Amino acid sequence: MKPFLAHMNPQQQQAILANGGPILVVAGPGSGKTRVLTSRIAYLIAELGVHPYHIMAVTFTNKAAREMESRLINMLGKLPPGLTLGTFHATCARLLRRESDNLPFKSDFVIYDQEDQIELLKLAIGDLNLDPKRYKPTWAQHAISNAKNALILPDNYPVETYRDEALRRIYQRYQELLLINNALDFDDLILWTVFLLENNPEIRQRYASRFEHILVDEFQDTNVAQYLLLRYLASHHRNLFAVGDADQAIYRWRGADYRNVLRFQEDFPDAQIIPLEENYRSTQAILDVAMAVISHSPGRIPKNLFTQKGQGHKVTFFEAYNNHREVEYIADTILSLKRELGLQWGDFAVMYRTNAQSRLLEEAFLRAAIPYKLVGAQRFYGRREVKDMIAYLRLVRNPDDELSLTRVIATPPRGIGEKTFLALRTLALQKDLSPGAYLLEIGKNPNALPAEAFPERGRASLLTFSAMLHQWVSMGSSFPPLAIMDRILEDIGYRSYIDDGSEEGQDRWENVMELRRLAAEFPEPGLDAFLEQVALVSDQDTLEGGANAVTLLTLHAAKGLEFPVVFISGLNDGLLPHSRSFDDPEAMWEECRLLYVGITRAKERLFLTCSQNRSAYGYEEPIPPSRFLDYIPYHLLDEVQPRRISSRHSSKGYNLLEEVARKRESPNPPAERRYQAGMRVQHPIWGEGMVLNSVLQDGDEIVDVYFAGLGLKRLLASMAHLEIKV
DNA sequence: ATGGACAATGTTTTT
DNA sequence: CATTGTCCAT
Repeated sequence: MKPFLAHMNPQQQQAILANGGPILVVAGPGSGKTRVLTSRIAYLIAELGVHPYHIMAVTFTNKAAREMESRLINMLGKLPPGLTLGTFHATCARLLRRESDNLPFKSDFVIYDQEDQIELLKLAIGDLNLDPKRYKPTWAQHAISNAKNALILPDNYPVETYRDEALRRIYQRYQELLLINNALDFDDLILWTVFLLENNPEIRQRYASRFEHILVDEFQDTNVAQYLLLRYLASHHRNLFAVGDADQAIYRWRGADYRNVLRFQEDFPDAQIIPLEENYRSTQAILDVAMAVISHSPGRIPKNLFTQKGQGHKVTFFEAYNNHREVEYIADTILSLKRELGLQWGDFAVMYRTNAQSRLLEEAFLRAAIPYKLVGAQRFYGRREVKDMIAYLRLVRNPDDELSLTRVIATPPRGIGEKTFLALRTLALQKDLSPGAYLLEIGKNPNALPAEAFPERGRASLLTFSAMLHQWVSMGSSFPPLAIMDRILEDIGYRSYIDDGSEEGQDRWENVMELRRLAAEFPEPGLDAFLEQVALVSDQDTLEGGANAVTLLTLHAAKGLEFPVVFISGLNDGLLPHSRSFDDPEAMWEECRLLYVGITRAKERLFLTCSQNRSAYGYEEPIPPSRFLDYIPYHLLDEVQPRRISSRHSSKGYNLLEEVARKRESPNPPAERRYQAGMRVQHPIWGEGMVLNSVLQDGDEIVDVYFAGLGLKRLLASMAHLEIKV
């Protein structure tokens, strides 16, 4: 047997060996999709003799890309030279730099992250004399990002209200500012690539014929722009191999559109669909709970997940009096499980909906002396001191970057305030220069600064700064990033600026040193590679496994990971589902999928916890249990403390516990159908529908209901809270 | 130009 | 409650 087929089940083999053409691999959680993806690449290269140059594999995270890299090295002995393997954004950035002759920006553009975007938007809003309180930069950022993900430019931004028009102008001005700064934001990387391919048939043809095989990971997370990008790239050979799972689509709010899975099937009617249904991760008990939760999600393709790991331990449910008791329970349980089962700290993970929930857990863990690591809460690259240093390096690389310039000038304060800077800016614009370019000019030749234009103090500050800037820039292309960084650190006395002796100050300096270590990994002269890396790498990628500590992380951050023991905390209405999604059914189902993702991270043991009261913002308030708990049949759970009957359910005249109690008394309730074809029924979420069919099974009734606009749903009568309409 | 006092606000965040 | 941003006085 070929090495890349060893230990593969028939479905996996089918996917790996599939002939060309469009292929959609529907990969359930824990079904070995990364193995399939990498094995297929190995197969294409080693068996079919496809040159790696003709293969492109795209992922969403650097971590996923690196994971594939190392597996390929394992299988093939080395990374195939010429292979295109990377994130959407990194791949597009590379392509855009190569093709910048056909684009309105220079090949050495900088990449703005979300924080930079907000800063730039503040400028744009200011330029238009709009009230930043009415037009919040964060709002605008969201709207513009959505527009870009849907390939909408300012010119065709839909305007229905005055507000839309204002937003459209902000968007327009924002794009202008980006070009002036020779910068692209994250969304631009995809957007411009799509436009490049769309508008230049000959470039499109070049890439489309180059990439004989295109493989995509986490296909359900693609947005419209990314989907079109793939379609263009695959337009010649049509060998698009997409792996995804709509049940794990949790990034809708970021523009991801799992309906791309449907579009794919429309655009490629001959697409082969290969399901991967064997789960290698979780016990049956965990899988049962996962299936119970996700089966309520409307419009999904039913999957038949199974595992050979055996039944395993029942999923534990604990309802605490309040969230303090809840975290104590989690800490206590971790301690006793570790002792009883001989587990490592690293075997445990605690998940929650919002980062704010981690604080109480941290406190409880500190008290219990449990070592923990927090994923992603305060981003390394988002740290002020790190962003400061990156601004310096970016400025050296691209002096036109005014955003970085203003940041650099203000940190540390060097006597150049708003007034002085504005005067400088005006002078620069008169000379048709960016302020940064003008400062460089002055650095070379101090006489370029008109003596009469500034008061003595401001003038002196400007001269000092421009001289430093000039020095740094002249180092730019001939020294490695580390040398430039050290020089800057020394010139500006950065350590004494941020390290005030406090613990926080020391932390900050530590972070600067960490960045310095990263810079040291780029020994070549030129900042380009380092800055690109820094711009397109996130902290999720820096999450090192192995560290012997309990992992605390949001449900979002948990995707793609697995742990022997998982706690999902805060299963309360308002947290999960989050209150912000109450009025939007789509968002609501995304919350449900989020829970599903969390559940399916667990290998051996799963604990679901909630609390009856929650203190937040200073006050303790009652908080209802998550409505998703109703989706889990009682017999699948092991309750540590009997759950109190919540008024929410009984008020509806229907109660899960009563139902369960009734079932317990008579394991086989009267075999009688309540629903019949033709009946109209009311569902709490989907509204009114018509019963098409109903059958009895295991003492429960399985009802097929057609809902207008949603289609046919298969429901469990005991779970669905259906009301018969007369 | 800079720091201190007050008000506003409160999801998730692959790149 | 705790963090973040804005305004104002020095």
